[in-house]
Amino acid sequence: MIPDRPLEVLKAIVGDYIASKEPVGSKSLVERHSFGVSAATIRNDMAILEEEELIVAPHTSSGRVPTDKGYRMFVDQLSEVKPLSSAERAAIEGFLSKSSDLDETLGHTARLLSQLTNQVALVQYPSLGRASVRHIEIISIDELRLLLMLITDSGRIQQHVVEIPGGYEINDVEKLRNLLNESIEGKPLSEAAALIKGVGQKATAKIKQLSERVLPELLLLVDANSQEKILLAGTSNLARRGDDFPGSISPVLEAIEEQVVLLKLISEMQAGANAVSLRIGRENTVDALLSTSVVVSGYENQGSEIAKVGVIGPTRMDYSSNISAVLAVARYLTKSLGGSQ
Amino acid sequence: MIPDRPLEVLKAIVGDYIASKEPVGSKSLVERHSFGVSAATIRNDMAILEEEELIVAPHTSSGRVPTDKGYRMFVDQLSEVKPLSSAERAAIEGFLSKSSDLDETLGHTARLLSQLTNQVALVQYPSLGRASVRHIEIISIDELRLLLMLITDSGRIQQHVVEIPGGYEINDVEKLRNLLNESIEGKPLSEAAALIKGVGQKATAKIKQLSERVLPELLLLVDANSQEKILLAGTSNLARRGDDFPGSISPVLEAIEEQVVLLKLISEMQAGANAVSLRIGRENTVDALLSTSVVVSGYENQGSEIAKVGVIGPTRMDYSSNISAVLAVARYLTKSLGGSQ
DNA sequence: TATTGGCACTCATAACCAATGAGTGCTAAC
DNA sequence: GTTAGCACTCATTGGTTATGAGTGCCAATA
Repeated sequence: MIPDRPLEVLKAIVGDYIASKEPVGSKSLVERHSFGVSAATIRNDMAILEEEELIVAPHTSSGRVPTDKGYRMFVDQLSEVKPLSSAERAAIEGFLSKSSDLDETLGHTARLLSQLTNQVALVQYPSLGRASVRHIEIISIDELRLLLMLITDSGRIQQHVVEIPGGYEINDVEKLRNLLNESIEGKPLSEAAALIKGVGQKATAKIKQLSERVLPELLLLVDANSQEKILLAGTSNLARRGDDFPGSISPVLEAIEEQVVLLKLISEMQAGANAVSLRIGRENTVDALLSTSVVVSGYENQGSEIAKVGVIGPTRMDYSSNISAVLAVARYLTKSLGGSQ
Repeated sequence: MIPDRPLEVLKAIVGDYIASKEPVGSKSLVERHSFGVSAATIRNDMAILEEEELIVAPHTSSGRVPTDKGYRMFVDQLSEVKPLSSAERAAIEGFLSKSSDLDETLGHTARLLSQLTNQVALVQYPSLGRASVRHIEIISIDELRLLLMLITDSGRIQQHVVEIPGGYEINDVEKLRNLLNESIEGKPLSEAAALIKGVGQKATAKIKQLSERVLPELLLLVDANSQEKILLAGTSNLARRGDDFPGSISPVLEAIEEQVVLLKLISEMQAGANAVSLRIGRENTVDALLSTSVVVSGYENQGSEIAKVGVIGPTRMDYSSNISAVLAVARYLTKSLGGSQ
């Protein structure tokens, strides 16, 4: 077990390093903090920390820098949660109370979080999970085209324009819509595909032609709905922190623009509502993100489904602030989406 | 008037500089191109070009670099349009033939264009312009909430969830919807606001309460629809070209993430379908974009409205390729959206 | 008149060197 | 367990010096 003072030293090192960007040495450490011991003693403590691989010296003889393991220790055991300033609270409340549509709300959230943390913010759309179909709508656009809509009870709305080469009769459309809603409304998305095919069987000759055009597109919609989706905001914040990355930022930017990569990453992170999950540096399975940290929390939509919201930035980030910002935003998001809690 | 050979020299300088990133000198110029004259002669030509401010020497005695004016001369008079490779053509056709919904199409277009050019791609949503209301839909989501939809004939679909605190009767909703569509369907968006207010007057006592909740939200939708919107893709391409920017890229990234700035910029650029408009370096009115060039072309939606599509990158970009890529994508976009031509 | 070879000159870049100093590890004393 | 002292390391800084690509200009040439 590591004794107390060395841990305090680690905490100080992390704090100073985040603030100054410079490797921190024993002397400047005793100057800025009042440990009540001399620099030499601190050096001994630092030797212990180095032994434990919590810090490293970038060059044989210069100050120390926290390792990923060091950051991990810091967030897990040493950092206290920094309460948000009242201005920040106000910003969150003000921002999120405005919107009511899911798209809007999530968009606002992403931008808000990126401004709050000065990092890149990410917001995952509620996944289908236990979502079910609330309503299917078919709207006439013009003589040859229909607008197909699929609304889930998670509030997600998916639409697609489908062309009916030979035109259609409005009565048939109505019939088809009723048929669809009768058998699918309220059913879980996971069963929707089968049910849609069922409607195809039942379709009378009259609406056969129409349904043959519409149903496949509807299946695509269901499919698209089950696809995960992530919203990003504040990409330029990453560029501003460019020097925090070893080579160049561009691979990092590429990685986070690649939805699939990000989705995989956050899907591995377990985070319920009111809880936060971190990946620090090499803990990330994605190569390009080795020098970034990801902070996510879960939010609830309609009291059931959980999706994630968080930030991504250099390992050398202000964990306390970011964690509390992510937590707070997730909490407000849950509230504004009518989740439990 | 500038004689011919110097112009050829300018062309060579632009070409070499784009390829090598290095200021280009008289000697390497005669080595790589066959002008049939000596380096000294080229130097004389370069003196003329410098006189005309088409090129500058970054340092008293090193190779020359094209000025913004030089690039302008290059694209206006010297560069021939580079035809797309068949692979690129195939990519465009394949990509765009897949989608049919406006959102999807534009999203694909942006990603496609950014991959084709290795620059940041931007796609402007068709503005309202002469757009008119195709349909207004009100859909019941649950006991307390309605989904409001506004569909314009530009294919743009706007939706918003509105809460009805006291609940509603489905009949009233139907009545209101019919009332709205009767008076507004087919009318230009610019008149929609007035017409909606008119419906508010006509509303019978029965649906008064409902319409008082719904109509204001509908007005907001009309308003939001008239708001311009831009889609971006491939932001990381800018980061990869980081060294092409004097200070840091981050102000550039910030500027292009700021929709308002971009909108203002491209609104100043006149570009019909089949035509391209460029802003090179200082020609941009935005400070942060002084060292970037913007290439846009117009595309037509439904044969009438025009919006813009293009790329933005460092002034040191491959203008020929980018111009032809933008033109081609704009053309296919027009085609796939059922524009004229 | 346009072109060319020649030449002195400029200046960014790289290479090398010494000085500086923050920081270390170790040891012996407290 | 703590501390002072000391020798040592090594990144950073600044200065000096080549190196060389590139220039402008001029007198000679075609």
